[in-house]
Amino acid sequence: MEVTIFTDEQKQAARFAKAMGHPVRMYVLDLLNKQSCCYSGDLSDILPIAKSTLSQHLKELKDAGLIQGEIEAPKVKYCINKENWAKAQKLFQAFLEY
Amino acid sequence: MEVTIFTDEQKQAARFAKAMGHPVRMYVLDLLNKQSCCYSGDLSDILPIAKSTLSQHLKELKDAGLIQGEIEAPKVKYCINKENWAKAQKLFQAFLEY
DNA sequence: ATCTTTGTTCGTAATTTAACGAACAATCAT
DNA sequence: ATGATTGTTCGTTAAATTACGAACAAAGAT
Repeated sequence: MEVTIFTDEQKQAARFAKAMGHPVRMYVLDLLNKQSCCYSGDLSDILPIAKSTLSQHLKELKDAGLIQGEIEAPKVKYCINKENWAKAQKLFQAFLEY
Repeated sequence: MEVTIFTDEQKQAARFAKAMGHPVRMYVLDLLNKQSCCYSGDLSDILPIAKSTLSQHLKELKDAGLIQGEIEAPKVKYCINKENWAKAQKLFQAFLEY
């Protein structure tokens, strides 16, 4: 049972925002947004965190729907999830405009 | 000592995003964005949460710089922090565009 | 001076998040 | 068949988040 005072838009926007709410995840999104795709290993080389931690962050972005990963063995290529990215754009633009 | 791989923009955007990452806080921002200001009590009437919880959420939005509260005794009037809101707009627009 | 209204702060509990290293799985190269 | 590379999963720990009710503080009304 869910008390639903909030619109779907608010809930979805909050979900996206939460996923963006960490510097590492912002960094990843920023990078993917610029070059569309990258390998997990490239990120691991750059970012000063354990690879398991990075994997966790990537999972969160994936669970929120903002990115997607496809296996290019033995690597994994991560890309922006364009459909949901577009959704996020719409939500935030509507939200930020007044 | 801070390992600084992240740009100030990324850190600031993550900070804002984190503050937006909860339905209650999105709701509040949405409302304030539409009508510019409101009293804490009005929110308390609408939202199905304890007033202490609401107060906590408002504090987080305040700490992130997205809203500001001024005392109109015995009430408190909350408004969007326009300066920082503009900053958030810029950051997210730059981020969301490609 | 006392009571009421309004909102914050405090104390507490349950859950989630963030981080690490070790272990594991999958694939490619030798 | 063995070893190297790449990333995820597991187990664990510390810290932060979310939530509540009770207590408190400040101001206005009686």
